[in-house]
Amino acid sequence: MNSTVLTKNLMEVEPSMTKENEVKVQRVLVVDDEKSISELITTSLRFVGFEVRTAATGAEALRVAEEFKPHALILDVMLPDLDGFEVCRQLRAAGQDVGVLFLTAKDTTEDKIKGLTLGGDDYVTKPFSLEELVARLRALLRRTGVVESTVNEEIISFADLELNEATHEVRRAGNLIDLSPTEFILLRYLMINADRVVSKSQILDHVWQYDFRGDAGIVETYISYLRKKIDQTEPPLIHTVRGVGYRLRLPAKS
Amino acid sequence: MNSTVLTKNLMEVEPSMTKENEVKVQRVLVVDDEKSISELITTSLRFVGFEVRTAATGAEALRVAEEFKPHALILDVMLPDLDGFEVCRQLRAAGQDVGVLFLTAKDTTEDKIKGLTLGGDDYVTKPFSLEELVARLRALLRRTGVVESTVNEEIISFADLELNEATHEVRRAGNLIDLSPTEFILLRYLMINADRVVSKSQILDHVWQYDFRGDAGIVETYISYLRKKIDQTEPPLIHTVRGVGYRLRLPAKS
DNA sequence: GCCCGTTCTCAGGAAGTTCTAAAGTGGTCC
DNA sequence: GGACCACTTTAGAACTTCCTGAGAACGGGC
Repeated sequence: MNSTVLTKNLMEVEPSMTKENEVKVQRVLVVDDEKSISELITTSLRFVGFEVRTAATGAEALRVAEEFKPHALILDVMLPDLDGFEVCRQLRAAGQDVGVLFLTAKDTTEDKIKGLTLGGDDYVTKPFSLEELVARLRALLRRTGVVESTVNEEIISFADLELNEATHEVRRAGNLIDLSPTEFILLRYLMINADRVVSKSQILDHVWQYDFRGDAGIVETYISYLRKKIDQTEPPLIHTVRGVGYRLRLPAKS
Repeated sequence: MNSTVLTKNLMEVEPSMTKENEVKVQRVLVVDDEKSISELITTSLRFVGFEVRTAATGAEALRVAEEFKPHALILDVMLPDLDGFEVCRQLRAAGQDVGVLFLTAKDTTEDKIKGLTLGGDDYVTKPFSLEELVARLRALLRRTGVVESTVNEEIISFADLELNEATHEVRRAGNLIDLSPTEFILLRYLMINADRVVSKSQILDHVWQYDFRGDAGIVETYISYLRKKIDQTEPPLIHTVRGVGYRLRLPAKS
């Protein structure tokens, strides 16, 4: 995986309703010993408006958490010293009221992972896509209610398009539209970035899992799928910006 | 009951009307010497809106109870010092009007428990599922009438489905349906989360006992059982959201 | 101890999804 | 106007996810 390229692309984008309605900045502590992963996450989260610190070990995580007082942790289960669960336990024992999003390898059978969706915590398996990670993180913060802000809505809408995270329903002009998981994440990404151009590589970096090894042609294919499903109704909302990327927008108001 | 799409809170989880209509927060004291168990219960109960304290011994329980004045106790029968029944007796003697939900190993002699659970108390055997525990706790609070609130309904309904917690009866379009215990808990979980997508791992975490070691495939099997029993009648209510989970919903409302 | 309902595993097949590759379309620039 | 290039669309192979039936394992009640 090429984290330099990824990072560069990440920097260029994401609307991140940061400036306008930043009532409270949400603090997130990212704990992972793989540097490329923690950098990937960090850049991405910073960009969408979180305040981020990192730690590479369990001990460091505890130290940083105490002083940083994060609203949420993104915590790899496999750490060189303590494991993620232990870190979590000690934090809670220390009275830190914090939501935790665990990162875990796909084939981990850890029974401890079961039971995680109980306390409002959640987990994401590696490899993940950034959109997935951020969506889960937001859902977690919404749930644990640490910060309520206008940013965290369950329904995203643009023009007569509506995307509901809780029910996974998508509607165009009121009509239900059935999307596959990837189509759903792609559409959400476009909607979050409504009105700005996003390049194919940005889309690839956010919507696809970070270990995807194919080329950006796949994005074209999925854009085509999406258009067939949501852009049959006039006016079309997905627009190609030749040589640059794609943009969700209403017909040119002149 | 469509409190769903509009409640922009709490994704993926128990409705647990905490913030808005918190008339009274119900206080629960959890007494168990196994730390993992008491943590499991604590996070879970806090999450659905209870105020929770813990104690690891009978003596500590008595001390905390006096000051905390809980509405209910969740009390392990096996404690290092006094046993659960003794704790209960002393509390009552001290005039504390409190409902008790005993936790007990499966093989504990039943008669002993039965004799002691007369006053509206109840017991749950270890291992339990969290849905089971919470449901019993709510029923107990309802019965002992310590807190009256709109939260504790005895009948949950969705569309022409009706589930009665008190009688354990389930009806679809008025027809009585016979469900096994697991099917019942699963259906209740789906109904509580009506209209939102719940993932298989969430279902597993909530509906199955905490020591279940199999994989999420079992959920598919039970969904299949449920469909056979309740979804023969048109229209189907249980819907699969491929790659995400399941959702209870009425046919496409536009 | 035997029966029965219940729980759980597993495996085959159906259905849906992802991705590649290649042919088709249309814009742009000389 | 023709060549090139970026994008669009389609087809289908490989894969994943889900559904369901069969049966083993378990446990409580008689």
